[in-house]
Amino acid sequence: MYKIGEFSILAKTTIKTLRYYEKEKLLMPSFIDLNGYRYFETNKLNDLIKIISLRQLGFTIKEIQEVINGQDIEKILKLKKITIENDIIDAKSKLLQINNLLEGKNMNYEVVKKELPDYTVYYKEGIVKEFSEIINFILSSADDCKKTNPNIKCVEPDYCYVSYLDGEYKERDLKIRYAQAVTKEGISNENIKFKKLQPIKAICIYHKGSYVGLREAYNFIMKYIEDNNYEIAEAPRERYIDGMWNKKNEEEWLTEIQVPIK
Amino acid sequence: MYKIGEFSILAKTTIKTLRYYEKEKLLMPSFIDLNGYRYFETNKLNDLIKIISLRQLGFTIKEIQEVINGQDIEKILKLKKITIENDIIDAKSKLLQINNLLEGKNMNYEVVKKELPDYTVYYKEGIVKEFSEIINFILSSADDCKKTNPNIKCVEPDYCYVSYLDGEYKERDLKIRYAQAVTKEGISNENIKFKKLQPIKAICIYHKGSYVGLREAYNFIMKYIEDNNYEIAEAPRERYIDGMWNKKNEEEWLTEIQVPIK
DNA sequence: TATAATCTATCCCCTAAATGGAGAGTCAAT
DNA sequence: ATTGACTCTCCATTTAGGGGATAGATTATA
Repeated sequence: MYKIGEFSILAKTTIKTLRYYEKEKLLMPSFIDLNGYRYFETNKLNDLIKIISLRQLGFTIKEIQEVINGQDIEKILKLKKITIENDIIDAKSKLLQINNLLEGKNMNYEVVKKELPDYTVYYKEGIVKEFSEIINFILSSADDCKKTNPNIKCVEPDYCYVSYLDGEYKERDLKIRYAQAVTKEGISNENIKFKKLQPIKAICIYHKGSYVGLREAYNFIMKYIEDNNYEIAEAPRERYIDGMWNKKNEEEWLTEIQVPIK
Repeated sequence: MYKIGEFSILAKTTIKTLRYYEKEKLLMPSFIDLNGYRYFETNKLNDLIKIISLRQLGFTIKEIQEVINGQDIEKILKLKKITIENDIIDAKSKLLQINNLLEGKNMNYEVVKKELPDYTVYYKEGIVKEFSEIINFILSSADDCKKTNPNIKCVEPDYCYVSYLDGEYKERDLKIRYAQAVTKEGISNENIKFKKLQPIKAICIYHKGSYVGLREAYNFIMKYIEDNNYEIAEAPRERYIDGMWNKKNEEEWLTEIQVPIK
């Protein structure tokens, strides 16, 4: 039986940490005397090593509690393996980006002014939990449309976009509208509506690469709009042309931003 | 000039984050009106992109403040590159360790009981800021000893150790004692003292690998001592035989733990 | 013009995994 | 009995924001 200070030396773990692990029910002292002094037996050293190993592998306290409470450790280790592998991928892409910065490479955008025709579109509005759920939202819109319009046809070339309806940028519970241009008006239902868009001009750029780079694209286009004294007419439209659904490599993703102007 | 919500959409950054960056003096609004409403001009989008890029590379707010205050960005990027490279190395060693755990590999220690003779040692006590400073402490002890004992000779084979004098485990400001066995007693000075150690028995094991594994070694040796009903006589001695000073690869580091017993 | 809906503001609390310190009680040695 | 070392509990602090309450401002609609 060792007092906490002695045990702390053997365990190479601070007293503070030992008390914290007790509070979190990870490692209870073998015995606590009348004055509240903690005492540890050597077998606790063994338990502590497990905890520390797992912590060093990046497990959280909660995860370790689960391991202690008899969850399948092999499964948990394999999951952690995957997250670490992802961390490595992330780190490598960071290195790439630093090298780009060091070499002074910059995104280069080409701005085009387009006349958007008076498309007839069906559109659906709703809330998605995360950005990545937008794909499902789009697919569900198409299904919703088919319900009352089994023979609906999209225009050629295809035109569809997403716009964001919240009064601010959000990363969860996003209110969005998905609009898809079709050859002629159909029958609305509870989920989708039809409408004829006004013909309008828009300043457009294509952005190649992952979505975190979209900010730069917005920066570029907003500066362009300002420099040329255009006035924004409506919410920007984002067209996801290539994305995770057809290209594995983020660097090949292609998005168009269209900012309608007066 | 955009109100915060509009700007938040263009910047793909939440309002909370914008307000937080203002508080941290990373990105000030272009203008604040009488009612406290913030307004941003498009050029702020450009500043924000820089901040967000750096955040995504793992920079802290403070580091970004430094970049903004005109520190050499190239130098900072290169430093960050090194830390990311280290992160990758760490992650890889974690993967290795997970694989070891999955394959059920375990450390195997061989315990030896040694008779430690009545060495004559010089020793120095002091406080080091971090563990890694111990090497310097050892080198300085040797220098200190040479001051009053220019011709001092160490025993063959060499015997020296470090013991920890704090009443608990610490990771900073460690109070340590370094002792080096010599052929005969010399002249003490303000930094070093001489003394003759009592001959004593000790339970010893060698630990191969990085120092985080030392806990396991302690676990093993303490259990051994308990199982065999030995009684600890003094603070354990750590002998750093191979370490970062002569082996690059952590897995080749060699440390001996000696626990003196009655 | 009045009202309702949206937007914005500030303020306070919460996170994970400890760390640092204050103030008080306990233990061992002199 | 006193001193110094050790331990206790309780509270604050750290990062980079997120959640929510409440109040005031702005905008759209009736």
